[in-house]
Amino acid sequence: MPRMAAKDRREALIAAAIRLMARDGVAKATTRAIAGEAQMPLGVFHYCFASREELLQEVITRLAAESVVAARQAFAGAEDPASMITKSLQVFWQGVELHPEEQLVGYELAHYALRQPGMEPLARRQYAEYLEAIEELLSEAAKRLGTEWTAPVPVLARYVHSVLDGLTMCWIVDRNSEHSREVLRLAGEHLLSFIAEPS
Amino acid sequence: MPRMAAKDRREALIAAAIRLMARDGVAKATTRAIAGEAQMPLGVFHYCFASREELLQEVITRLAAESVVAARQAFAGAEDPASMITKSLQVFWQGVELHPEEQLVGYELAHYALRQPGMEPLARRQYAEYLEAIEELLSEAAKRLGTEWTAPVPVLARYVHSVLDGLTMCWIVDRNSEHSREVLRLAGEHLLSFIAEPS
DNA sequence: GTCTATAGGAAGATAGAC
DNA sequence: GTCTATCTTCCTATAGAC
Repeated sequence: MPRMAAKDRREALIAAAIRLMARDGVAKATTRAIAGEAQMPLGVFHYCFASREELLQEVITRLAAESVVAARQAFAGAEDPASMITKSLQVFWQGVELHPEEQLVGYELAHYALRQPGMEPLARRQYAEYLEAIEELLSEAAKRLGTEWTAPVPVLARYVHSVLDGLTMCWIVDRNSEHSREVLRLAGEHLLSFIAEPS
Repeated sequence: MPRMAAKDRREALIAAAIRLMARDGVAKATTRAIAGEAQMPLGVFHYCFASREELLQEVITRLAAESVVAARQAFAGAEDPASMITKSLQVFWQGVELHPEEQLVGYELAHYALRQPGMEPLARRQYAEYLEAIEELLSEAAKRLGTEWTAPVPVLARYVHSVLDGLTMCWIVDRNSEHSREVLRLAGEHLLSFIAEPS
């Protein structure tokens, strides 16, 4: 008599893995540790997942999707179209300062995927999704403002993503919120300067 | 009769470790693999280093120092003070596209240090050195131009560092050189806009 | 499906002959 | 100092009883 359906076990293991990786890092998330975190016997792991790598792939996909959803929500929440950009950046940054471990896990998983033969496509997709989400948000913003961007949207999206990604990592290391927020403000204003006057 | 002084062994092992990590990643750089790469018996490792961690600490310090030196050289090489910034960014980027593995190792080591209890200070120092180097370069640039920055130098340095760091990681994943160079150009121009008119 | 027990290997580090 | 052989621990994955 199963206490839990196999499908639910999978979910529980994924959740446990994410929790564990956020706390101790991807390297420490062994099959044993994950099963332990989910309070299941080790043997369970391998009839829910074919291998540790399969679980990690699932985690990468989940986390990337979550991040994209969070970004869209932050964006949709803004009323005043003029401050849409600024507000989204602030909401994103609040998330970073509140849950830096999750961001760190994202980096670790990307590197893991890049180093694992055959898993590079997953890392590529992870980044492609982020970039695409930002592109959509930028296009949406221009549309709502009834204007256009004066630089190619894919380039602007890459710019935004790079600043946020680099700034996040920098803050995770030195926790300098004051300077980080200044950079965020500065980059936000720069981005706004690429909005053409409404025709 | 030693074929090599212990001090030289240390250097050889460090070099082998860096080579190996660039090729296969930090996780694959086990004591066995490093000794093998240096064509030494495993036993050698532990009378050159007290532990694997001690070697990694040494590697982190070396790589950070190298990066800073490279940045200064790129900067010093420019003649025309007006294009100093732009040129430095380009030189940096050439390095990234030529040796992306080294950059990736830098990220991996930073994350390793952050996750290893007691090693966070090393990661902090690594980032602090980068930031400080950029601050010095910015100050030097303003001095040569006979002008000032219209924003705090530490903030500008963090901005530059973040863009470069984030953009590098993004390029390592998707190898989109065209868009990356556009972002670099765009960020460079933005940076130049913070130069006050010479008094 | 479920869990215990274990296979089989690789990791960091050390003991001890030379 | 030098190197071989080995200790101990921890890993992923599986075999096999229930």
